[in-house]
Formats: sequence, C-alpha cells, structure tokens
Amino acid sequence: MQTRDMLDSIFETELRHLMLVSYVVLGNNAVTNRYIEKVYGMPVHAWSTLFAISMFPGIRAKEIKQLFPRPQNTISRAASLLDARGLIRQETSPTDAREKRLYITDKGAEILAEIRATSLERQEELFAPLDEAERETFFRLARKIADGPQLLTSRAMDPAGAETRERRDASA
Amino acid sequence: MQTRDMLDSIFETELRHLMLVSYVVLGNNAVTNRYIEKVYGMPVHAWSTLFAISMFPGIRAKEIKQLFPRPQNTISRAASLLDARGLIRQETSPTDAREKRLYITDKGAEILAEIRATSLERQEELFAPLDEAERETFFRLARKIADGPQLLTSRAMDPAGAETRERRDASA
DNA sequence: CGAAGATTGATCCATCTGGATGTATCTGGC
DNA sequence: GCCAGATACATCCAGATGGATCAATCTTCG
Repeated sequence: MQTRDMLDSIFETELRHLMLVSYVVLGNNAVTNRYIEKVYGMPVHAWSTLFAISMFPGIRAKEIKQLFPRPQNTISRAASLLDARGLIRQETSPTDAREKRLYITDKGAEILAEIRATSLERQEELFAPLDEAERETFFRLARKIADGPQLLTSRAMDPAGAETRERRDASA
Repeated sequence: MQTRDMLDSIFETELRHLMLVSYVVLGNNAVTNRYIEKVYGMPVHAWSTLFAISMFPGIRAKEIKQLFPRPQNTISRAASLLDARGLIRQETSPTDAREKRLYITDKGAEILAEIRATSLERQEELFAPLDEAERETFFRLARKIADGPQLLTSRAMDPAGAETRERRDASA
C-alpha cells in the first residue's frame, strides 16, 4: 500500500482534523527546528522568545509564556541563553524586584531580522499551495480556533479527572 | 498591555500565518501530551504508532515514519514500548528478515478505542468555534498544505545550504 | 509591623528527543 | 558465489523538555 493511500485513509477517519493538523505541524517543525538548531545553535523556542522581546520591549517572562504556550522554565532558559549571547539584556523591574524586564540588543535585533526573513521564506513555501484568498480564509478560521476557550484547557483531556482512571496499560 | 492585544499584534506581522498555526498547535499539544503521558504512561508518539498499526495491520516501521513525520528511532522506541506492554506484537517479515511486521493485540485495540474516543472529544472541543461548513473548508485547505511538495523539504530552511553560513550568534 | 500566602523566575531531575552509529540483512554488479 | 553498497531497525549519547521544587519578593490582613 502506498504512503499516499495510507494517508488518505487516515484523513478519512473520525479523527481526520486532528491527524491532518498534526501531520502538517510535525512535518514543518522537523524542518524548522533542525534549521534553527543547526544554524543558530539554539532551540527554536529561544527565537520565539527573542521575537516576543523585540515586539514588546520590557516584556516579562510570564507574559511571553502566554504568547507562546510553553512551560515557564522554557522561557527562563531561553532568556538566560539569549542573555549569555548578548542578544537581550535583563533589567530588574523598578516596581517589583521579582520581575525582570527584557530588552533586545542591537546584536539581537540583527540576528532576529535574519531569522524573520528566512521564516518568511519558509512561510511562503508552506502556504504555496494556497492562493491569496485561501490563505486569508485559512487564517481567519485558524484564528477562530485560537480564540476558542478550550484551546489551552480541556474537559475531555483533563488530567485531574483522569487520575481516578486506572493506568491499565502500565501493568506489564 | 493585555495578552489579547499582544497576540493581536503578533498576528498582524508578516509571519502571522506561521505564528498562528504554532500558537494553536503548541497549545493543543500541551493539553494532549500531558494527558496521554499522565493517563497512559506513554509518550504521545506511542499512541500515534498504535493508531497506525491498528489501521494497517502488518505495517512496517519505515511506513509509520512516513505517516507521522518523526525520526526513525522514535518509531523504534514506540514499537518496543507497545510490544513490552503487550499492545502490539512484532513478527519478522517472511520475505525480508530486516523488516518487522507490526500487529495490534486485543489489549492494544481496547486501549486504542478508549484513546480514540477521548481524542474525538478533544477534537470537538478544539474545533467547536467552527461550524460544519467552516470545518470542511479548514480541512480542505489544510489538506492542500499537507499535499504541498515543500512540507517536508525546504529550500528556505535547508540546513545543508546553511552550513556555509556563519554561526555568528554562537561567538559569546 | 509581622506572619501567611501568593507570585515571579531559577534550578533540579527524571524522562524524552533525535542525530549518529551499530548490527543484521538484502541487492546488484561482476 | 562474492563483495560493495544500500536498507531496516536498534542502540547510544549529548542535549532538550517539563513537572516539581526552591529562593526571593510582594501582598494581604490582623
């Protein structure tokens, strides 16, 4: 059986929407992560963090966490790596000594511009199969999904409710 | 500045398509991965692997790799974990002793049915903001992206071409 | 003011990840 | 049939990941 036919079958199951989105994103991430890692020697989350800091000078780690849904320690590490390389600087907030305000440096802005340009090329590749109207439609619908209240919290997959469930497969 | 306003700003940049898709998927993955990990004690790739084996009895690891774009060793590990738990069995192919044909067991089918049901609920949550027509449009457009020739290979982010580029940020 | 609790970000540690390598097997050219 | 190279899958290992914990600071309220 050909790969194409198997993919068609998967995209005909009841889980086709999840499967398709997974497929696209796994594929794209493999390309992107490898590239950022190899060329810039940093995890891909470090550059998202740099992007956020560039857009919102003085942003705090906890705010970045809400823009890119990642665990808190991921942001900590990314900030510390970017700081060590002189791409950002961290200033303790004058109003709250717990907070660190993050600012991009000139060197950081230079690197970021380069990555943004490459990412734009990548975006063009990825969305090449869609014409302009289709891209806008896709974007509009994806935006609706993103704005949905259950993207980040789930009733169906609530780990708290699941704790009562038996881990029946872990017996072997 | 509110989180919502910052997200709006990000989704107005030239990279809005990539950013939006990333946002949706990072958010959803966090929910899904945590749940599968916690309730079933296995990485989420293990259940994709189980799903593929269930759909295509006798499938080989290299074929699964094409259905779910992951490195080869990820599939190896998943298969070995599923085997250890008695959810699949592996048979050496009669025509090629290098290959292992993978088959789901009754126990595996039982667990899979449960996860599929939960995943379907999750899918409903995620796509709740779209009506039926919108979902079909979204699916159709995403399918076009998936079928594009540059999902898995990139010119813009080709690590080979990048090797010549200086890792200028790694100097610190 | 002082103590309890909340919040921010850093760090710890067990686990996961993926590129590289290893082992077994198969294929093609001679 | 034999050897070089290709292929399938397993394993290794350095580094990434994320839940849990920790230290520092702030807030609330008596």
